[in-house]
Amino acid sequence: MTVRSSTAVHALAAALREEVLSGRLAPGQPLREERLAARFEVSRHTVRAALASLAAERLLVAEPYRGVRVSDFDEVQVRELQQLRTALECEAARLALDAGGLPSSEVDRAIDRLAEAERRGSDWIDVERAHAAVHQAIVDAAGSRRLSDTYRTLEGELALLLLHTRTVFSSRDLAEEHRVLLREVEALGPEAIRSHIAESTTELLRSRA
Amino acid sequence: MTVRSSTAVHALAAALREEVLSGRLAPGQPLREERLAARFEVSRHTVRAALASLAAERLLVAEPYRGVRVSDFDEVQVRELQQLRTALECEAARLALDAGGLPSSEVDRAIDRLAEAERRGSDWIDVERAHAAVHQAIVDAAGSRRLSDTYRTLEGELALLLLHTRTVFSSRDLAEEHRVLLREVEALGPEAIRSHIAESTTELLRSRA
DNA sequence: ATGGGACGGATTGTGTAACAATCCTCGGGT
DNA sequence: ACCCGAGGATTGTTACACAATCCGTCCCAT
Repeated sequence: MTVRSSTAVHALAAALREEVLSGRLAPGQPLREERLAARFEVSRHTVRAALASLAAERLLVAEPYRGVRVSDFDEVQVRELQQLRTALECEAARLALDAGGLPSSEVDRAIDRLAEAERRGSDWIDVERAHAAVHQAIVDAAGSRRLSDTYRTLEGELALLLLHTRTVFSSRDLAEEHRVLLREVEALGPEAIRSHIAESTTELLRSRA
Repeated sequence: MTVRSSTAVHALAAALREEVLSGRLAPGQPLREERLAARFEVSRHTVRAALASLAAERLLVAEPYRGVRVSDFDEVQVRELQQLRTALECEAARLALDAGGLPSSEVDRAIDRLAEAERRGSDWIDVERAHAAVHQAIVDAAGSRRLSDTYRTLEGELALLLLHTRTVFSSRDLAEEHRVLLREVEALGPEAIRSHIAESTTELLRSRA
């Protein structure tokens, strides 16, 4: 499944994004330009452009003259990332509710897929992907392209974070949890999402070295 | 006041950002790589890197093989930008309130500066800058670097938008309005911000071609 | 006149090679 | 043990070249 793209930079960025989000690279690990240029058979300029775009997504961090590395997250950064997610998802839920788009939306379907992923005991990485899709679906229900795009990159960051956090949400019924969450949002308003994310934040922080 | 910076790309990006936010360039106007390279005496690669970073901030839009132009905003984009602002600022206000940081914060000082800018009948662009600083101060009160950074780039976008919108918030007492807003937030909660921004959205959209 | 194409200049995308600037490591000297 | 300098490794930047794409224009056939 080669990534077709209009430009080499875009294609390389996509390939590197996939690689980073596959977990094959440890947080803090440097990405060397020459090596990547040789491996993907592109010029260093192309590599640099792709790396810069991934750094803009915060999957990588770049320091002048010191190269780019896979992002690592300390506790403060995790908290602030979750605060951002909360901001966007709550607002999105509110907009979706106002437009009456939450009930009949894709969210239920996403939750069903999450349930199936859990039932067939998939790779926890697949379960997590389905979990992320549920939250993305909630945001998408707001009908704002901008909110969706912004939230998607946050989910990417979160995925990277989870990749390198041992045993996070195992031994739970995520699907049922989110069905409840959805009902609460419909009944009590978007604030239900705040506590949902806050819970995941404390769990996330607990299960870290 | 030359911009000193560790790298040429960073310096050029800063210079171009200032230029875009000065209003000297019309929305939709293309930025040609050769011209910029010649004018700033840097290579085209450096120009491209700087343009890419401004595009990531959404001050410019880039299309493959078609160049980058100064961003223009249609009604939908304005709405969605304001939705994002609402999300961040409401969440920030909530966090600031929880931490008790809103009352004794820098926000009052920012409002004072806004009052002074209005009193001495400054350039409306200066007034708007002071106005933006008030909202930034509210977000900063949350104490989240990430929220502040993200909000700052949104304010940049908004500044560009306002630059090319005639006569927006003139003939009003913005400072007093925001003192009231602050009291409402403290008394009634962060939701007061939502209506504040919503109001500005409708005004903004009304005063556009 | 009018709706395609075909042509050609302008602009962007990418590569190669080189060098400057900075970082980093590893010794040697005190 | 600590400072420091030398040298290699890596990034930042440049110049030049060429391919890929876009865009306006002109010509032609209907």
